[in-house]
Amino acid sequence: MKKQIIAAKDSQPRPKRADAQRKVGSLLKAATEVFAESGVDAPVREIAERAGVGLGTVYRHFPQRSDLIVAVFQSNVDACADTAPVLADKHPPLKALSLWMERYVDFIATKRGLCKALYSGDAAYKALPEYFNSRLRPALMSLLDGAVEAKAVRPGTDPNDLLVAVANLCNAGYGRDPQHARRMAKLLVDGLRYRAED
Amino acid sequence: MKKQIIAAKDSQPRPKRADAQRKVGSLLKAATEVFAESGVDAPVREIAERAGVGLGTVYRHFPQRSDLIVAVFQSNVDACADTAPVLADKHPPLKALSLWMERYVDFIATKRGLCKALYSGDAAYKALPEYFNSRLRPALMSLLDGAVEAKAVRPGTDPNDLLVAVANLCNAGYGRDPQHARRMAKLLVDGLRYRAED
DNA sequence: GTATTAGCGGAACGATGTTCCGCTTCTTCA
DNA sequence: TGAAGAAGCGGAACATCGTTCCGCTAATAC
Repeated sequence: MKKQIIAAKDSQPRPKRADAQRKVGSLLKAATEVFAESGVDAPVREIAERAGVGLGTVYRHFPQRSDLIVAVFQSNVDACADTAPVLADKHPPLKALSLWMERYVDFIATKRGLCKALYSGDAAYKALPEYFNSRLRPALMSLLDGAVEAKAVRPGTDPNDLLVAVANLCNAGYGRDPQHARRMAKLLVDGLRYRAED
Repeated sequence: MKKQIIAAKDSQPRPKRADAQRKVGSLLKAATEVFAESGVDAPVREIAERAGVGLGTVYRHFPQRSDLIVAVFQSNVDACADTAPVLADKHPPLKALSLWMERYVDFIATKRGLCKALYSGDAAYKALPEYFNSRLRPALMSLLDGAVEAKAVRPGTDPNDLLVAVANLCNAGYGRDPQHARRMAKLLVDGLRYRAED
């Protein structure tokens, strides 16, 4: 017991129970879907129901509504960023870059309602843009580097420029053709191929 | 009666009852104060209470919460714009311009929470920026023209530039020194005096 | 002065975020 | 394996909003 007390000082709080981890998983999944369909203003109850979980469970894991939003955003950013190395392994550099851009477009498409929250000035969301950059920038950077090295794409492109540009493309045309952003993103990548050999 | 029917076709619905006009007045005043203190998310009940008015009365005059917000914004813009000719009458051109900028800074200061609403994409607020420009631009323009004519200020300044610049100054430093924006605005006006004679 | 009705106040409704607590079920340890 | 012990669960209950409704009040017209 003394051991426990001493150990407790710097040990993690304790691993979560297995079922709890599962519930958090379904919550994030359900919330991602609901936010994509109805925006971030969707009621917590709807998310709980879709996840097959009680309201109390939601608030146990995410004490505030905004905590859930933040967690969903981060987990989606992670999922998108983690795709990069996988694609890089399975495809030649240019193809990998192109496929990842599609993946990124899809990610942005599910985040429509979020800009509102981001611009709300709410302190809960202060860290999100930074997180977005810290994860997605390196992911895209590595794909760009690979493609440049393979002489498939011109050098000197700032990954942030691309990320921002595509995000703007997605948000510009509102209720329009959902394929529009995909085509425009592809056009950007094609643009990168110009003067690839210089 | 025939007369009435014919007249009804193009006559106004009918003048509002005197007490109703009074209530609308106190509602706008109360809402202006509450919005300035607590932001546009303040509950309708709080505004009704401060105005000494029932909830039903609020909704009779402003069927939706957003209607009240729009009305407050417009009436405040009007009040600010209407100050310009008054100041121009009572003071020399440069002094009038300077005083009006102070007035404008105070107006912006009470509108903190509103940017959130403006950027929310809610259709109810679509017309507000246009209204802002249509009233404030000419007001400032006339003051600028007066000062230019008196050789107190350099010519060629776009009133919109000034309006936007000051608005940004006010919103930049958040919980900071409330006098900061005033000082910066004064600095801008002083800047206008440079090369006034050219 | 009386009739008409615009306008008033606030109770009531429905939706939503959040809290609370008795019950369930996972984990641990003998 | 089985029985504490506690982490975790579910959903009723509460508080707060926006909004609706309706019986009553009082301003207006004649």
